[in-house]
Amino acid sequence: MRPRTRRGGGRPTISDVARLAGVGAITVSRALREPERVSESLRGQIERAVTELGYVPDPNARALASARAEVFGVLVPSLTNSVFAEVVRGIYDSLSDGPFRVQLGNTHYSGLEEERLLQVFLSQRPAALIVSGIDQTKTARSLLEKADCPVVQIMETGPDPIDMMVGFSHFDGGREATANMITAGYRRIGFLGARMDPRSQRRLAGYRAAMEAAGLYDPRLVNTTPVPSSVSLGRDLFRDALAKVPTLDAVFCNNDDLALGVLFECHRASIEVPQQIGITGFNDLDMMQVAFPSVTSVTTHRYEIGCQAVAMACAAIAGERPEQRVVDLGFDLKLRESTARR
Amino acid sequence: MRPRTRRGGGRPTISDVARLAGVGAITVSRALREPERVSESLRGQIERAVTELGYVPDPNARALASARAEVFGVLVPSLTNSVFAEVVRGIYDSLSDGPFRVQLGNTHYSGLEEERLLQVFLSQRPAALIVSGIDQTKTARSLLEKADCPVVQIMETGPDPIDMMVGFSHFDGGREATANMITAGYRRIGFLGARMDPRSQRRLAGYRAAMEAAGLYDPRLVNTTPVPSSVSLGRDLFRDALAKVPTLDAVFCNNDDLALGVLFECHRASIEVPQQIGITGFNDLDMMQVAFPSVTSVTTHRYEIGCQAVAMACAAIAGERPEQRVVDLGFDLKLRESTARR
DNA sequence: GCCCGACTTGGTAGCGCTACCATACCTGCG
DNA sequence: CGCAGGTATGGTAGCGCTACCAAGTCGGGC
Repeated sequence: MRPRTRRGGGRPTISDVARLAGVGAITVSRALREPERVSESLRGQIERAVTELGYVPDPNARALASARAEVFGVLVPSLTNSVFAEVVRGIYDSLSDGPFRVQLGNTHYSGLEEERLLQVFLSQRPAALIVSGIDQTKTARSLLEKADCPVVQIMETGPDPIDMMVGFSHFDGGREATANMITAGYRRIGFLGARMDPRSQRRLAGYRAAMEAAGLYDPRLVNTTPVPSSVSLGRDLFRDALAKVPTLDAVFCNNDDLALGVLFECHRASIEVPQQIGITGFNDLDMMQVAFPSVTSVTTHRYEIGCQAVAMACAAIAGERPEQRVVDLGFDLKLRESTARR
Repeated sequence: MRPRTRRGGGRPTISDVARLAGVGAITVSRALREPERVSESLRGQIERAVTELGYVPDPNARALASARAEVFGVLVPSLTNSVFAEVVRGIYDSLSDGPFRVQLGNTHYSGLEEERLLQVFLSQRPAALIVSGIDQTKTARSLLEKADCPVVQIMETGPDPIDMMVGFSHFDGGREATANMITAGYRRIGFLGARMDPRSQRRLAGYRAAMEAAGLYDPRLVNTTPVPSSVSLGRDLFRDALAKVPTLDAVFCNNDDLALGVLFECHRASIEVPQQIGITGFNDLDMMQVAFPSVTSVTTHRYEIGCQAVAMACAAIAGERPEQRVVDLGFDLKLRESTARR
């Protein structure tokens, strides 16, 4: 109950450190933020005082005084989708060394929720913003354009970035995955898609482009649903597709969960993979190469996207805006047993 | 470039609102935080002024002045492990309505990292802290005990909570899962464990208790590794286990990823499940009931743990400390084809 | 010897908000 | 009618830090 200060829990403040080190408060502040601007001797004294008192700067006071919080705002559409979980992990890992904290928001694939969260995040004056996708609402886009901090759009590349971009082309991924199955000899290739967010739509467009180029496109081959993706949904979509088009000889799945559902259903119904049905997934989760038969999938560099986004934002904060504002990290089509028809 | 204020980007402040509404700044502050303490007429005027100016309170100034940030600090050992991803989702969903933000930290299963993050989080004076597990280091535990905010330990229950707890007994889960396989007629039941964090250790202890009770325990049946879990690791551990103990007739896997790896390896090696090998997993991911054969697993109420942790913390913040400080949400053993030997 | 610029250090004045206390007004009681 | 006790509102003084500016020190060029 020592009445050292009126409020605050009696934690040491910057002036406690300054007093102990025998310097001005502002010099302590500088020593912590720009050590090279303080002479070596003072720096030593200050460091000693900081250690002795166990001083930890108050980020709230810092943010208020400098009108800038050391926070990266990150908006993703889902926390449990392992694709975004890995992006987020890349962001956290890249940021764990520096002074920046992460403020994560879950938009639930909703543009309105994204706008709301953006408002909340912006009220903190973040150091940078990382948002998923390139299909922001008009309002969200305008908020981001007015934000006086670097903005990185991730997961996709496209024309007209708000500020910076890191991702890859979902269209190309869908097209290559489909083209590979056509080359492998499949003809009645179905598309299975869940959620159908903008990225899924572009994979579908890539699928369609490849099918049309080969003269194989048939709208009855396309099976989509707005329902969130899951393994069980993959099974269900596959059953529906097969009922609708019994001559189906392959499926390109929107993502690996669906592909896994298809694989299990094939086992259950004694459908031979890849002889009777070819399967291609998207994202290349660890399990796809372990599955039996192993499943062809499109590897996406999710962790790296997170890292690269942070790197670009940090460069921009440091005043070195990278000349390349749009970075395409590409993808790798991994050919495996599930499309190796002989 | 209007020099309205020296710093801040010209956003409206609480005194702008107060001036427009013709009241004192403190009344605006009250109207926003404790509306019932302000007369209805003033409240209306203030609300109108807030809307007109598009006023959004500055959380940093608020935190500084009240020595309390509207932030829940959440520490989990992994962001990509789908178990924790779901807990985190529960936390976010429960918190999205209220004024609280979430500050998420990834400890990478390291006690030291947990201590470091705790320091960082504590420097913000969070409204509550949610930490994973019950095996905090001495230092971390002491930090948490001194923290002047509610603390919830999640994922496990145990004696001697720091403050509050929500979880279930991993020991019981491991024991029941194992006992079920014994009942089903399996005798040489192996244990496959990755990572072997404290929760895995307790599942192993449960396995051992069940095996010993049946006079079946043999240390050669236990296969563990500190390596993080993955589907491919499940395959590898299973191969090792089978090489070491060719009479193996079942495996209890630490988690579903490993179980899936075992299942795939059985397919590949033409080992019949459940006749030749029984398989039980842990956590009951969606895919386990879709797999062929479907895989017996222990359902854990991960999303609910997140929700319950938030509910308890909020109650404590509101001054209504729940009389029940330790909540056991239990688990459900789901019996499926993979252990249905006939 | 003097002035100029570079470098180091410090003082002052807030950042936008709320805790604390004071004040004004009202109600009901003796 | 006066006064305790409650309710609604406001003023003052910070919370802990940093932007801004001022001042002091030093070396080098003329």
